[in-house]
Amino acid sequence: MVQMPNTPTSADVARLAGVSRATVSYVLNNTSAVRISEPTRRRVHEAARELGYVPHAGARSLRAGHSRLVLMPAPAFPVGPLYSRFLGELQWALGRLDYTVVQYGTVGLQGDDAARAWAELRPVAVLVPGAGLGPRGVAVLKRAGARAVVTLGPERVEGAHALLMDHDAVGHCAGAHLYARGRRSIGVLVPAESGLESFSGPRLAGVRHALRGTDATVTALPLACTERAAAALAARWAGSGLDAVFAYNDEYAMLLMRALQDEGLRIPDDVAVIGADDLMLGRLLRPRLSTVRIELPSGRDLAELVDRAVRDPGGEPEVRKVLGASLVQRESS
Amino acid sequence: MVQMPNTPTSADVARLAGVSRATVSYVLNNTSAVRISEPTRRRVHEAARELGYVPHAGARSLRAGHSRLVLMPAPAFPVGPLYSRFLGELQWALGRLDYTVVQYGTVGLQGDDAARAWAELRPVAVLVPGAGLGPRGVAVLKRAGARAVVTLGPERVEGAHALLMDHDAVGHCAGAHLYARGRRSIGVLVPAESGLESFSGPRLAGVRHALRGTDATVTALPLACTERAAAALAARWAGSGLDAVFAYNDEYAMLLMRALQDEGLRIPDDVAVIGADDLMLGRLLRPRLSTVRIELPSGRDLAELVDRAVRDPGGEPEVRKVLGASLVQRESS
DNA sequence: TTGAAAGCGCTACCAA
DNA sequence: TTGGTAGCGCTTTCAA
Repeated sequence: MVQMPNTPTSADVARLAGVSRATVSYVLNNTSAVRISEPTRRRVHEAARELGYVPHAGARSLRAGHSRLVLMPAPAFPVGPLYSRFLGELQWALGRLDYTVVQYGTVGLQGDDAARAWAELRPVAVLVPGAGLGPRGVAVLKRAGARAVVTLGPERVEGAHALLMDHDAVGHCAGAHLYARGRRSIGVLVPAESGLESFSGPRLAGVRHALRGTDATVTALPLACTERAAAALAARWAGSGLDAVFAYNDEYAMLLMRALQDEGLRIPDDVAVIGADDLMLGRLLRPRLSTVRIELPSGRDLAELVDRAVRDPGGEPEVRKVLGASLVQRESS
Repeated sequence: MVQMPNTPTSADVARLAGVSRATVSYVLNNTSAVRISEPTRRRVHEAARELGYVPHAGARSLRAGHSRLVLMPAPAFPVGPLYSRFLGELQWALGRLDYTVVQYGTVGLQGDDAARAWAELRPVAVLVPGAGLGPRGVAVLKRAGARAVVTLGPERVEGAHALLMDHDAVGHCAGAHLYARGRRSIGVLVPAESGLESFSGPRLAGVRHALRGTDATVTALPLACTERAAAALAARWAGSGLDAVFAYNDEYAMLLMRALQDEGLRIPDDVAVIGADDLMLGRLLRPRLSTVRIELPSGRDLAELVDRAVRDPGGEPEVRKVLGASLVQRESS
């Protein structure tokens, strides 16, 4: 293939259409303040199409002093169907509001370094799931022109809007349920894999919280996501005296449940098991897996929050609790 | 919080450090062509830090005529651990080569429109998984300065490098296996959900391909990812005469296997079941699920391909088959 | 060793 | 209704 000539600019379009660059800009942006005659509009569109002209987002945002870019760090771990749906909805809703959503491939970047890297793109808004962004990071982003910084995480950050995802509530829900079912010696599965601490920690704390002041005990059980690790944990189970377990999520629950069954333990008679996230697979297990269903905010709501914040950058940061947790009891507890 | 003053520019840094903008640029970019005295360097760094200066990526790429941005469309569906790991590896490897990886939130954009939207960001390289990018889209991107366009999909696209992911091979592997196990009436589960056609189609075709010229029959079985749909399919099973099924992946396999078992069918005696993707859950089922393991290319290799292509934009497009499929036989087939 | 200045592509103000 | 043009932040060539 022949190497293409230079990238066409609006000047090229203007030349081909026989008009000025200003006119091209007016036409292509549908500027309402100026009225361009229909024939001229046609000529400009024609020329743009013929040249395959695509505007340069960087140049535009340089001139305008701001962009329509909404930046999110890309999650570093495999993300479940729940969060995936939320993300899709959010992107769709922001797209409708004429924002461009981009997930930044955060590789080894941490804290303020990450914030600086994001700031180079001069996003108009930044959405940060999880912990990891501090007040200084927020300040960096704001100074770089971000008109809205929103965290989706366990706690609010100075200067940023916050959608509080209180995973504590998930653990609390599970703990209270197991207690109500008469269990008193409760294990909590905590993934040994790193990257999930900001979810697993609060979930564990939630169980502790639910059982504080009762006669029940809570034991943290680190577990790697492998059969071997699960089998080893199950082999130690008899001596542990635990009569119930809250797994980090349904997948870990399935892993452990299988290992316990292979060890000859009956569920729920010997051990009650409950997961979280209400994945399809829980309904396919036997016994059917009890779980904590989690409700994320609607992507549309979050998109509107972002838009509002962008339009009114001076406003007070909104802080909202958005994570619902409800029990789905099936057969395993 | 007080509204921050304007975003600091390199001119602000220069002013504070008492030097020219040129010097600031030299220092902050470690330009080797010019030597700046140590005290000056220190003053510049100091000033930049004090102001919280972050360079403007758009302005830089405008001036330079190119960026270090690698763009990928964000997948629209929940992505498995396999692909997720691949993605992480790729981002890490590209990061090491000093590229910035960004996933573009493709919402409702299709084909050439999507390509144009991506082109606005003037990425130096574009990686497109799946089908959906045509030769015209490739041309748009190249004219907008993309020095490498790489597709990861079923077939090559004119003008772009191609990593051929031949999902045909997955189906072929499963079909051949089931035939070898003596099965002659083979169903193939095809997700009813849209967005997966570019994977499910070739997988089905692969089974057909493996059994062409034999006495075996192949039947496509559309299935929505719900218990009800699976139960309905299982209820019809006895009359169908099918003695084996290749599910789209392990999750669909689990869904159907459970429904078949609930219907009283024995696995593998009455029906052999095989999945794909070798997910953890397959090993936890009883009987243990046979599966087709898929090997994706290493992220590092792909990163190197991208880097090579960027450095030598004139080179012939590379076309490489990268999808390995191998059988993992367990108990369900 | 440092500074002055041009110019990347684009939009918006002002003039015609 | 259209055109001329300044200037957004940055790098790099040329001069000092």
